[in-house]
Amino acid sequence: MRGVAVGERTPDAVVPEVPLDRTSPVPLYFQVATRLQQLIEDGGVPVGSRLENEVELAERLGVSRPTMRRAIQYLVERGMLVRKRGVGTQVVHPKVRRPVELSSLYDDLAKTGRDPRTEIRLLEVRPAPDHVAEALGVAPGSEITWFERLRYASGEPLAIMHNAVPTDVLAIERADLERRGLYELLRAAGRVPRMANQVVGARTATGAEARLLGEGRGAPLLTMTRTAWDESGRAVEYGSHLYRASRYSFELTLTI
Amino acid sequence: MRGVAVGERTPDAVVPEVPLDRTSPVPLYFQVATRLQQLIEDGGVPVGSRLENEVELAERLGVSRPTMRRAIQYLVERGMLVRKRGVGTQVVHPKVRRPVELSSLYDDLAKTGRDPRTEIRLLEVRPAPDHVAEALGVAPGSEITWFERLRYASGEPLAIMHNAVPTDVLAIERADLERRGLYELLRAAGRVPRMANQVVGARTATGAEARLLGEGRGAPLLTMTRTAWDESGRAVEYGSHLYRASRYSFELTLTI
DNA sequence: CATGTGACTTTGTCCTGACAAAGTATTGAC
DNA sequence: GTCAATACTTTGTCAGGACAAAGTCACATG
Repeated sequence: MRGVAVGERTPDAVVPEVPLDRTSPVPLYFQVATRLQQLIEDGGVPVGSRLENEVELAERLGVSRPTMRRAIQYLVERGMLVRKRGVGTQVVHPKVRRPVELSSLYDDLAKTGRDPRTEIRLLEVRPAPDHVAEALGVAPGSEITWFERLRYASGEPLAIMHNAVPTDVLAIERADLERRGLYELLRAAGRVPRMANQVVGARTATGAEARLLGEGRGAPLLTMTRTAWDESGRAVEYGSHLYRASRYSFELTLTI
Repeated sequence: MRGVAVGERTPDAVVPEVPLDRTSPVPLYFQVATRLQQLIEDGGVPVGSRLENEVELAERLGVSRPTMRRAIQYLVERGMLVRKRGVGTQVVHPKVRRPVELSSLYDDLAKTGRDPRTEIRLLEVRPAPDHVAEALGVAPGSEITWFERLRYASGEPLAIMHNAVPTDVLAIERADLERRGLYELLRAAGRVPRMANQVVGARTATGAEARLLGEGRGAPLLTMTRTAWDESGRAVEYGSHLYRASRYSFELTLTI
């Protein structure tokens, strides 16, 4: 027979105590959140189960209620937990559903082991054309680096990419661009893209485009134009890209 | 000559006092955030300006520092403000860049005054095909409502839409679907979509599709398949849609 | 048996107070 | 003048307490 504490609903899952390091520079709420996330991903706290109430949880883990709330909130925002007033906190997903990654094609391909390769067909410093200047929010005629790349994956052509980067944001070197993706270069320079506006459409390929991509004339292409900003709100990149629809599609997870 | 208070950096923008209603059910932090957002959008607090420090701001608006912080944090998450420890809080965007709206095509068209109309070409209750069951995360053969719609905007055909909704999530009536968008129906039933996974691609139209959409054979089409979940993590909708690329593109704003 | 009323649980909001960490500006030594 | 040490400003983290609001459940009442 198992004793049941009076005056409290029994939770489905008990979170084991968490070793906290108060001397660490990592904030307490983050230590708690990370540990909780691990437990959920490893199945220690099963999907669908209800957690203890936050007051008790805070007490047992040895943190204040605001800190415990902040840790839980963090996982709620990432889609792992759901809370309801008067009810409790429940696990709804074993894994984090990321809102959308702001990553470059190169990173994505490299991560999935598809051996990205880049052919730089053009690279020049020039005044920004009007539509580019407008997209970047800079004065017309401002100096930008303009380049065109042909991106291969697994040895096959995949995309034609046109980009503009303001010269005062980053000086682009041909050699760097051949080895690494644009976003990696931006990140390395401390101009981390944080926000982006994308328009995704489709059209059929012209003869020249089809030839470059190894498709037939009139083949369907995915088009994507994007402006990206860093955390201080400064535009760091404008891109206008063409993808072979037969070999590429965009996947995105989004939350309200 | 203008006096400068000693012991504090002068801000670029002064937030006027905000009328607060402490009897309202609307939380204080939200009242403050909403008002601040208005001020930024209307230009009362210019883009690029630095706000007063949060301690002073809280004092002057008559709320506690945590409440003020929460209001500011809300706008930081929406991409309007940027904060740096030791520096301050700065306005970076005049308008809210919503992460991405989780709205239906119908809502979007109605909002922009493009007179959406829907022709229901099929509606039946049937067991879920395997790929649909998998996308929804339900048992194969579970009962769903399956329907095909042709969507018009401004009198022109725009999209062919196929959808599946589990019958225990919502009973779909033909009449409702003709007058209102699917997402509006879901919301009205309390099954608010909160998270979605979308895959966007492109292909050329078959003869039948081209005929329905008023395009030529081989015209480029945007394809989109989506699964949407409500806040409790339950799948509420699966959709597989075809858009005329000549008349439609996806725009999305995303943050890391 | 249905039903609504009230006790109770649980999360949401709000407050005060304190110290730490990161940046900026000033000052002083060389 | 240059550079390092120092003072100061500003946001970040953490604690503890109090009350409100929403949901659940048992129980009394019709």
